[in-house]
Amino acid sequence: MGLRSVPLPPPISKTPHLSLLADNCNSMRQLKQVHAQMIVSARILDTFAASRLLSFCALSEAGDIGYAIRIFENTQVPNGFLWNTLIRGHASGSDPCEAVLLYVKMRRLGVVPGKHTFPFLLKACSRIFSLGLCKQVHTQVVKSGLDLDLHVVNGLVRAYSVSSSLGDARLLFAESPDRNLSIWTTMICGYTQNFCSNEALVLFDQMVVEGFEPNSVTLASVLSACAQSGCLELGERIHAFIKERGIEVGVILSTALLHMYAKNGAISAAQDLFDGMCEKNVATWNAMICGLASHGHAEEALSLFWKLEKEKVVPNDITFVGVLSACCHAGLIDIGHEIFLSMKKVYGIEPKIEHYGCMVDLLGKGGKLTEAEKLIKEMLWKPDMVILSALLAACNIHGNTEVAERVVKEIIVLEPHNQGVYVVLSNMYAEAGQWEDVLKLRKVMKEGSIKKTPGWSLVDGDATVYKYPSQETHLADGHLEKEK
DNA sequence: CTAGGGTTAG
Repeated sequence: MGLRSVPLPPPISKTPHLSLLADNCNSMRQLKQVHAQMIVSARILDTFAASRLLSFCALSEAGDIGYAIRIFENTQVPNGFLWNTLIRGHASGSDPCEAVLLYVKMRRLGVVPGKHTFPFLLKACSRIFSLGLCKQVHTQVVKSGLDLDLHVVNGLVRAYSVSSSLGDARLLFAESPDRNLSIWTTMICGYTQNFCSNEALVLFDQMVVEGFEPNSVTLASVLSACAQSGCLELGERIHAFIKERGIEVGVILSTALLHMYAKNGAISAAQDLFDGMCEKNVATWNAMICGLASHGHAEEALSLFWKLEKEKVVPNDITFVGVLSACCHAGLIDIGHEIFLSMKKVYGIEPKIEHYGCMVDLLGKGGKLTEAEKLIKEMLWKPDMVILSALLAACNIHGNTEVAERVVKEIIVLEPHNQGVYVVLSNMYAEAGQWEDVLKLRKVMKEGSIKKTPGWSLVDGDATVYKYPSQETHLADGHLEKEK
């Protein structure tokens, strides 16, 4: 016994696949050991060996992009593969702009981009949302003569789509000589994500006519379009198709199905799916909570939220849109307010304008109009029409003309031709018996840029006929006489 | 010698 029974590691020189050891690493700790051995054995000078190390650091979940950069910088003459891998790592990392900078650097050094370079670079573009950048990269693609490569075209279609340039995306799609399922899916998804669900569905129809069989990725996107445009029937047909073909339903596809049912008001179908799902993510919970909230099941939406907390699922900003709107529906002012405050305090989520919108609606409906106003002032953004309209509606319910005046002024700044709000205010004055204000407002309206717009009319000199949107105003003849 | 695409919640 003794030292002899301890298996010795093979001598480094006799390790034939040292470089491949990097591919089997599970942690940076292991990788650094392989790296050390490579340095000792001088294998690190071999670009292929270095590439295996770099791939792990730049691409793996357990990797470290900073370490990847250091390996890269220590490589004498990085080849195309190393450049591409580092660009790829940055493209899906926290700062996709770095991928673009790296590409620029690569070109300056005279390295020619290959067919693997652009898909990664375009992935970065699709996370940067700059149409200008897309166009520049597109130019580079054409110059490189890679504009027929399907991976590259797919990347371009995707990048243009997310840069809200569906026209450019569609053009490339149309010109693509032989389209594959991925490109069809990218284009359909582009329409869906830009809220053009009809175009998405028409395209899907064409795809099927041309003989392509959709897979789970395509179907998830199509179901999202069904949810947007209220196509319950098509959604159900797709569900049947999935069962018939035995397509595997992972968490994404089943969430898409659930969402389609929930959005279309088929709450029990959605609930059944939800209960039967073995794997759920935040999107799944969100789809269910928001579906319940928007179809009058506020209490159930809330109890689902408490359950989510218990299951240690981490809610995100979308979860809170659903929960807060549930509180709004149910008139749960205090609970809603508490949840709103917990967003930042407990979950570290900065409320967005939608959340403030829910809160203004909630406080307003509860008659806490000054608090609602105060909340708007605390926001980082200028209030939009959604928020101001909610507040004005709340003022109307509670007959608060003082706050309403301020709101109307803000709305007129945003929408100078929105005369309808004057009518609302005028009605409120009349309801409150503030006849002098009614007359003052009439003057403002006459002097202002009154345009006849559909839905309401003001006949000059005759203020008795206001209709907006369909309700007779409270301006009775009696008050008009005061003007004389 | 190595590698790549498209998907869910608002």
